[in-house]
Parts: sequence; structure tokens; C-alpha cells
Amino acid sequence: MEGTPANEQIASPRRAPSQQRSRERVERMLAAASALITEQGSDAMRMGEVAERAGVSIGSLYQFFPDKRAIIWALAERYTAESQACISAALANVGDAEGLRRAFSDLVDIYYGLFLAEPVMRDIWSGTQADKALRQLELADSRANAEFLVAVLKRLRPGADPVALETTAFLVWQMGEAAVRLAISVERQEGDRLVAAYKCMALRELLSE
Amino acid sequence: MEGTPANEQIASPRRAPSQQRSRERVERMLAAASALITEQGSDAMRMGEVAERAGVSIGSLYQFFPDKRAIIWALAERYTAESQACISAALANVGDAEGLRRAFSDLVDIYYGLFLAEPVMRDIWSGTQADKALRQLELADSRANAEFLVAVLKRLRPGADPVALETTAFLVWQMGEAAVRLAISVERQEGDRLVAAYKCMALRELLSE
DNA sequence: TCAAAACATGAGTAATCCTCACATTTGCAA
DNA sequence: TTGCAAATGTGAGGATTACTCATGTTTTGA
Repeated sequence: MEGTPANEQIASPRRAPSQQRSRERVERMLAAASALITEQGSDAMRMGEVAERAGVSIGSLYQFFPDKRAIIWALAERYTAESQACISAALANVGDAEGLRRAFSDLVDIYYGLFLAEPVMRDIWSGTQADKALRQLELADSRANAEFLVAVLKRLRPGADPVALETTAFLVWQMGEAAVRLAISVERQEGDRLVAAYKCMALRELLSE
Repeated sequence: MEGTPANEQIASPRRAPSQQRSRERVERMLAAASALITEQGSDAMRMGEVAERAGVSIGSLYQFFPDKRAIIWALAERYTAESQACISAALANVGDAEGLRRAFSDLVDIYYGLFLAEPVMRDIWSGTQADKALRQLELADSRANAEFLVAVLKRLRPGADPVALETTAFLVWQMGEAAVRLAISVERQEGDRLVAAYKCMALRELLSE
């Protein structure tokens, strides 16, 4: 009868915690979810277990998160907000080619390190492709980050075609995320080589032309 | 007395159809699964529905496929086998830089076209990141395809470091898959631009150095 | 010819997401 | 303080769905 027509769009908002008590409980729910994802992966994370570990009832959980994906979404949003600030800061003051080279290289290292160190992030973003809503969040995030790159490129190459710059920046950024995801899913040593090769390839694209 | 304490890791084999009758039924099951994935996506595909549409009982379905992922895996294997042959043929006779440029460009176009035209493939591979077993299949496939590239590169640059060539080829190949997946998840026009930009970037990497 | 192996069936099991009717707590105006 | 509406909390149970198994039917091969 009810199709759940595969086209689930985005998580609908349910209720925002307005009192101190509920705000703390929501924090506990997120912490519990994060811990469980770290231990078992988001797929194996059970809503009942999240509630139990947070010390709340299953009903309370659903009071603030309309469904399972909404919790994962909430965690993902935190990470993106955090990293966005970091990226913006790193690229803001780039003035020449050498500066871009250094800033970009650092950024990739930071990103790679983050994925290596943060199981939750790794897990969430590796499921990203399968989830329409998360995929959209990632794309939007990627576009926003690419904009910072575009700004730098425009400064370095004032005469270039803006559309081409947008395309290049977006592609390079997405390739970077793909490269890091690839790198963490193989042996550490090969991963390091792949990331280094990506850097080289991306910088050649960004600095030439 | 049912022990079978075997390690169940990946999709365990259940039973291979040995009679004509069952072979035809398995074909129908795969066809039904493929159709349902096309219509609704692999996530929304229900095992009961697959059985019904194939005109078999749910029990028969599980006779030949140990679980839901096994059907998807089986479909994925068909596509990879097909494309592997295609790639091997395209790269086998490349003898110079210009030949590589043309062959690689064609290959990317074919791959892009395949993803645009084949909803099942698109769906299966977009879920790939989330499924460990499928991810492994994809990585193995990617490595195999990269090998063809490595062979070409070794011919063009006999003196180069083999490990570096492996790394480059594997990275370029994975970037290509990521680029195509990105391209099909945005507007067609932007997708075309991204694929073109990828080609340019990849060829620069493959031909220089 | 006939027993064993392969194949087929579908009601039933277990696991899990999520709802809902009702209980409790909090903020705040009278 | 008191009263009450809104916010919050609860957990048994509804609904869905992947998967099992006891049992029946068809094919094979000696």
C-alpha cells in the first residue's frame, strides 16, 4: 500500500530541542550514535542500541530524529561545517602559485589524516554514494569548497574562462575526495603513494593551463 | 546435524543450477532483479517481489542466491566481465602516444555512455562504497583494468619505475570511475564538461612525466 | 525401475524500524 | 503560588522484510 517510493528526498525536520534538558539528551544521542558507528559501522548501528546507550527511550530518539538516516546526517553536518571553516582559512590568503601549492598540499594531508583517524567520518562518507540525501549534502559541500579554490584561481589567472575554472576546481576537489577514500581502503603504504600521486596530478592541473 | 561451520565472510555459494530447468529459472530471477533495480533502485528491491516477477517461489530464489546481495553481486559480475573484455581490446594494440590518447578518450566515452544508458549499472555501482564485498569486486576489477594501462605505459616509457606506473594507472582509473559517477549525478551539460576535463587531466598525467 | 539427488514451495521466524496513546516535566502568566 | 499548555519522555506493539525449513515434486543415472 505505502510504496516508500525510493525517492525519499531529505530527512524531514521533526522537533528542535528547546529546553536545556532535551538539548543535553540530544547530545548524548549523537555521542552514542557516533560511538556505535565507530565500533560497528553505521549499517550495523541499531536505533534501540543508540537509545539504550544514550540512556533514553526509543521514543525520545524518534522525537528529535525522524529516522535513522537523520542521526547520521546530523553527524555528517558537524564534520562538514568543521572542515569547511578549516578549508576556507587555508585558502583565503593564497596569493601566488607557490602559496597554492603549499596550501593545497597541506589540505590534502589534513583530509587524508582525518579519514585515517576518524572512523565515524570514514564510515559515513563511504556510505555516501548509496544515500541520495547524503550524496546531495556531499555534493553541495564539495561545491562550496570548490568555490574557495575558484576564488584562488581567479586571482592567479584573471583572464581565464570562469566556467572552465569552476569545472576544474569542482573536478579536482571531487577527485581528491575519491582519492582519499581509495587510499584508506588499501594498504597504508599504497595509500600514501596514491595520495602523493593525486597531489601531483591535481597541482599540475591547477597551476598550468 | 547441520554444521557447515565454514567462514561466511563474503557471499557464500549455495547451489549452482545443474539442470536445464533451473538454469532458465535463475535467468528469470536475474532478469526480474535487473528490472526491479531499474525501476526502483537496489535498495527498494524486495526479494519477494523478485520471486513473484520471476514466477518462482521465494524459497527457490534462496536456493541459488544465499542473500539479497548475492543477486546484485551476480549482476555486477556480468557487467564487469563484459567491460573487461572491451577495455582489454581497446588498449591491446596501442603503440604510441597518439594511439593512447585516442583509445583512452574512446574508453571514457564508452564508460560514460554506459552509465548514462544503464540504470542497473548506475545503481549497483553507486551503492558500491557501502558494501564491502562489492567494493572489493570493484577494486579488483579496477586493478585488472589498470594493468592494461600499465602494459601500455611500459611500452611507451620503458625506463620508468614500474611501481610509479602502477600507482599512476590505478589512480587514473579510479579517478575516471569517480568522474563518471560524479558526471551522471549532476546536470547533463555540466557532466559533459566534467568528463571532458577529466580526460584532459588524465591524459596529461599519462602522457607526460 | 527406482532410489538418490536436484529442485520447488510458502507458511513461519526473527530482527528491526518506527508509531502512538498516554505519562511526566517545564516554562510562564495570572 | 497555582494552573495549564507546551515540551518532553516512555515502551509496548504494528508493520515490514530478509531469510529458514519441513515437506512435496521432478529429474537423473545406474
